[in-house]
Amino acid sequence: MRTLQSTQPISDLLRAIDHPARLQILLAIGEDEVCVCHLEALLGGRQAYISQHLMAMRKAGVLRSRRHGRFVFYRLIDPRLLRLIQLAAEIAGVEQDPRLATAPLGVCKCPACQPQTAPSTLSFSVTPQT
Amino acid sequence: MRTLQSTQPISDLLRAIDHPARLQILLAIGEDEVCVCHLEALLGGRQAYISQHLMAMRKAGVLRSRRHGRFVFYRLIDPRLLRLIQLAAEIAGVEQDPRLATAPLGVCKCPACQPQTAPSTLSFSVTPQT
DNA sequence: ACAATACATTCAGGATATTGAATATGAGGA
DNA sequence: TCCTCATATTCAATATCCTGAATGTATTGT
Repeated sequence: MRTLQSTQPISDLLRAIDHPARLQILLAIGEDEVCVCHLEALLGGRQAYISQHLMAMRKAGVLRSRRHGRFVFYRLIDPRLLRLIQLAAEIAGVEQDPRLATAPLGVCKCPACQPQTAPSTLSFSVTPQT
Repeated sequence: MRTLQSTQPISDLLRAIDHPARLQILLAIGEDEVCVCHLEALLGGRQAYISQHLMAMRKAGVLRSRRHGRFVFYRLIDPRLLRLIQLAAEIAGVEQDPRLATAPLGVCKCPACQPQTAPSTLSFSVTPQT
């Protein structure tokens, strides 16, 4: 099959996220930076299962992770992915707002979830990068 | 894994199109209605191979087909798919214009490709549907 | 140092997807 | 009707992905 243009990178990107669990994870992360315990509490999956999907998306260049003490926080490398998922949802006829899936604070015990540590937004006080 | 919202239809849509050959096909079709011989001539794959991908995307509700004589023409059910692919290309760092992949006329012998039958646009004269 | 917590990794099986080969179908022309 | 062209479908082998189980690693608290 002749290659008219490189659809391979597009395919790689879509394949990295086209799993239902991965879409859930991406929507749960949203524009924020959330820890794995959040995703566990929110999605209810086993830890290793979520971690495997996180690892796959990290390797694919979709997510990046940052360690803060015992917790590891994930965020989207390119938040336009949310627009892509939203558009795919519209085309697929899913009318729900993807942001319904974002994690509320307080579902786990990480510093970002403690109300006194997280005033109003997710700009919780993190120690400066070492 | 708890299901916060139905990511399954989104996953189904993405999986139907996330193959490199299928992306090529979708980009080659574009906003037009093209016959299989076009895709064969343009992509250079074996006929059965292309037909299999067409069939898969038809079953997934991505493409619809229309027979005209000996030729079968395909078009996208939802042209927003092109926007989705374009967005995915941008996120993946592919800068090419997807429309570069659209089929020029004259690559095959279908009525849509004959200049005298196809004046300027793709609105070639088709016999009214029976 | 030891235990506990939070997360990562490896491995293996089963499930699913890809793709070539062969063949079938449907339409038009001689 | 028979042949050819254009496309569809089935089948099987291979490859890839998914997912659970088990275990490993990094960090904090005592």
